Amino acid sequence: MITLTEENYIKAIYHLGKQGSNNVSTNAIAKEMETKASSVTDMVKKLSEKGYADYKKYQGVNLTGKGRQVAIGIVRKHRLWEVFLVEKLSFSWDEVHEVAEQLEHIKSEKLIRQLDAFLNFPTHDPHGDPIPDEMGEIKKVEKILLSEVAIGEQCICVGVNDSSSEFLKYLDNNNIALGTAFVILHKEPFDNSVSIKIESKEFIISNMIANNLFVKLS
Amino acid sequence: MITLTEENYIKAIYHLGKQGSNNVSTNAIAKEMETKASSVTDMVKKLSEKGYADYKKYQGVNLTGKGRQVAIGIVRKHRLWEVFLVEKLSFSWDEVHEVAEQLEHIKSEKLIRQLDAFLNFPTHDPHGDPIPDEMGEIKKVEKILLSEVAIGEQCICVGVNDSSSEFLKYLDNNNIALGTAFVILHKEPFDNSVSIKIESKEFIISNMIANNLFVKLS
DNA sequence: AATGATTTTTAGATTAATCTAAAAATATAT
DNA sequence: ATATATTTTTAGATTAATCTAAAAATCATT
Repeated sequence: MITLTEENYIKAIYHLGKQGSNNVSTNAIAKEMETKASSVTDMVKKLSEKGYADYKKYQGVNLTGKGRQVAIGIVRKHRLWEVFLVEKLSFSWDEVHEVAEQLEHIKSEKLIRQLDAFLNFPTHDPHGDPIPDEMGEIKKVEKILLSEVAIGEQCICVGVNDSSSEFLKYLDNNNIALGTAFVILHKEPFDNSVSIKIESKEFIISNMIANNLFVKLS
Repeated sequence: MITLTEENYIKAIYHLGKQGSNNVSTNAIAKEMETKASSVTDMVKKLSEKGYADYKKYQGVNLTGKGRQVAIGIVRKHRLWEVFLVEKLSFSWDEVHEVAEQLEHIKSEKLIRQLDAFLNFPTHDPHGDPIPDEMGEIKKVEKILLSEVAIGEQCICVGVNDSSSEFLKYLDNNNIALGTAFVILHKEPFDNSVSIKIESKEFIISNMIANNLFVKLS
């Protein structure tokens, strides 16, 4: 049996492991999990004993195949529930995370299979992140940061790098959503802000925002 | 904060308290929770300290108003999720309990409010049990056991006393569901079995079954 | 390569929920 | 009503997950 806490550590290691491709450090996990490093050491030892992670003292951890499978299962559930909350229960994209964090731990294969079908096999969650399929396959979304798009290019918003409620609400207030089309007019070297056009209206977007919006060229 | 375990004990006390109207005994809770009596003693002390239950040594427990409110909240969530599973995800009535036992602990007022609306404010779960409303009000279902109906009476199945998967599957196999209409033809004193007619076909129903089927006269 | 800073681990405690075994209280039955 | 049986509680341990404080290992810098 896998405990809820173990699942959360595995998920944290998975997400941290995607960023840098190195081993995940004890401190990084502690920060993500809001626990102390000593608690992390204990837990990664346990995950290692149970076959979910590879761990050598002072060297950080990595998920094993078995661990990655668990992680992807949780991510799949999380993102399917997010779709459910937005599409069926009228949640906004900044409200879903907290509830999905709970729902992702519900254990029932049939539940997820049926939910997936009920939602018509969605491929992306409300923030544009891909939903792993039943086999754990994840379609990579081709996306670049808005801050990296060249002047004159046209692009469409396909995801967010920061899914905090604050950032998402900011986007709502500025009428930016998944699918919104931009043209890049100008990039200000001084503060790295970006001038864009949305439906013939011009906006200036700070570097901080541009660094957290994923787009694809169109 | 209320823990998951506390919620489960509160729910157990609530359900046991509805049957006999006396205090709920330590052993009864232990049986329901599949724990030992000593664990129950510890927990009811804690529930009492936290204001969820009234407890005096050797005298059993009762929920306080606060405890009953928690219990009814859990029951509401459990039954709404059961409706969701059956109506939206094609679960059968014998499959829902296990999953609803997990879903009932998800904490989000908005989730339940929206789920309720999405399901069109159902009043009964798939087993015929009433769903408490947002204020905790429970419409009492008027129902009697099939074994108590007089010969010659006509009645309609409105609930089950035993919602074990085995019993529900038995009913499925015998084409008995909520809404099924019966006429009582004969009651056999020897084994307390009941002869009934469903849509002009006659059946003999054992006492054990008749004692677990709720009907209303029609 | 030595020293200082940082990270990680270990050692020992704590809390929640459970258990077993023994003691205490209550219930039952002759 | 007294002895026996049952129920309940207490006492003391155990496991999972956490913590603090100290020790050990690794990293970084000159």
